[in-house]
Amino acid sequence: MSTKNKILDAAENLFADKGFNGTSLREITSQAEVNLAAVNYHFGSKKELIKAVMSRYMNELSPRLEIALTQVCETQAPSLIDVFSAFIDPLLSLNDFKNNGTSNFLQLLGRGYTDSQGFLRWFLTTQYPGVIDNFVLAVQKAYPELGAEEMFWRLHFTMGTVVFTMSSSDALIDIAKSDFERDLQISDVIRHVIPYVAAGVGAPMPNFTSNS
Amino acid sequence: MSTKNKILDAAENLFADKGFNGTSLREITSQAEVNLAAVNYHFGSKKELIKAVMSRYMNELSPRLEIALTQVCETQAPSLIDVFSAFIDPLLSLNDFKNNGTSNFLQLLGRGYTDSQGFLRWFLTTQYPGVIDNFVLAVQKAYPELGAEEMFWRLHFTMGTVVFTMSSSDALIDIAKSDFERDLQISDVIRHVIPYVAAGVGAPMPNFTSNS
DNA sequence: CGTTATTTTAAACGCTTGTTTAAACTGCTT
DNA sequence: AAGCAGTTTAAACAAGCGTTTAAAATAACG
Repeated sequence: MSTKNKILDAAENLFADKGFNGTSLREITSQAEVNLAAVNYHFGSKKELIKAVMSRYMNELSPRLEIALTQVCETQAPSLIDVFSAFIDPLLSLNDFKNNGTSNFLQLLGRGYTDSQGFLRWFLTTQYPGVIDNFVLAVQKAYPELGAEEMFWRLHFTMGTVVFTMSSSDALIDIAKSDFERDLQISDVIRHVIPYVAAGVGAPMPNFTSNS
Repeated sequence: MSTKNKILDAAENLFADKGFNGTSLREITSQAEVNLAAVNYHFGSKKELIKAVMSRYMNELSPRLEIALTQVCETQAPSLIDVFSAFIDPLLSLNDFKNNGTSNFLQLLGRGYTDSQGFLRWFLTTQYPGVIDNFVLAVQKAYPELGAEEMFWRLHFTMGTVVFTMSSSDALIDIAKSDFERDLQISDVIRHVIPYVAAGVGAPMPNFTSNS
């Protein structure tokens, strides 16, 4: 295994666990059993390392996601459950790509939205706009009555639900085990959240009389 | 204005903006125009300062919230919309208590769940269990068919939606302004999110055949 | 006024952070 | 075998962190 990959693997696990700000380069390099300076030699800076960790997953995920969402758009009358279910297989395929890949990626996504002043949000939305575009198209096909503005809000709410749930999924799985004696995986959490977000996005349009 | 309150006010704004880990005591004391050592003199440590900032709001909010939720429970057949709408007035009352109070508090809540290894989550759930208990009771009254386990998941999803939305509410309001020429307040965001979470919690029970 | 008690202050402490340096080592080609 | 690009290494750097100290300033009270 190359030094570069040893760093990426260690960084990924630690970032997912303790956040980007909460993980030092010394923790990463000692877990990866490489020299401290190796990070700056191979990646340039910590910020670039974060990008590299995320890119490794996004490059794997985004084409699969775009295909799955396009397929949903091509079906006759897709439901919102169909739209969100399109995420399941692409996300779970990250487990073949790497151990705990699905869980790690979703937790990293959650971290990226709250840690580090949102620079990762900018990075993802500008580097991988295709996923978002296809997703919006699929939702529009499933729920044409939803206006652009309401769509904007509900997609952000959905992002929040998923991202927050996943960034604390380890804790949730632990609680589910102790409170309900259930042995759950990340795939179970994904399947649980789908009816919730589908119902949220599909909520009837409220009528706001004014805006104050 | 006392030194203690100057510190609390400055800390609150900075914490809401940049997170707990992302804000240094030196930033706080220089914005509050007090000496660096004053934080440790008056609060003991940074961790205790974080607790003090949160307690100031929770002590204001939690009794109002418990009353509002109890009232919902006493009505004939409350809907989930009724349950979640019970949060509106108590939350908006924080604006009287302090400028940007509602927004700041909700953002702090969001930070608390992702920053600092979740110690704030522990602090809130152990110090203010009454709010959670009353909330669960109200949801049970509005949706009795929801089992305890499904309730557990959906309340966490809801927490995620709210907490994430609010921790990035400034960004969302900015986008809404530039994309839709809307001048929104935090109260508008709250009113927007209620139909979403109500529909999510009220989603029909899915039938999971197995757990893998 | 004089004497406590409380608060504020500047300075330093020890530690961790990301990054850089220059020397040592590696494997490959000529 | 010599030279060279690529890589690894130990050491140090400057900067920032939360916290502590002891002296100075202020307030409170008999």
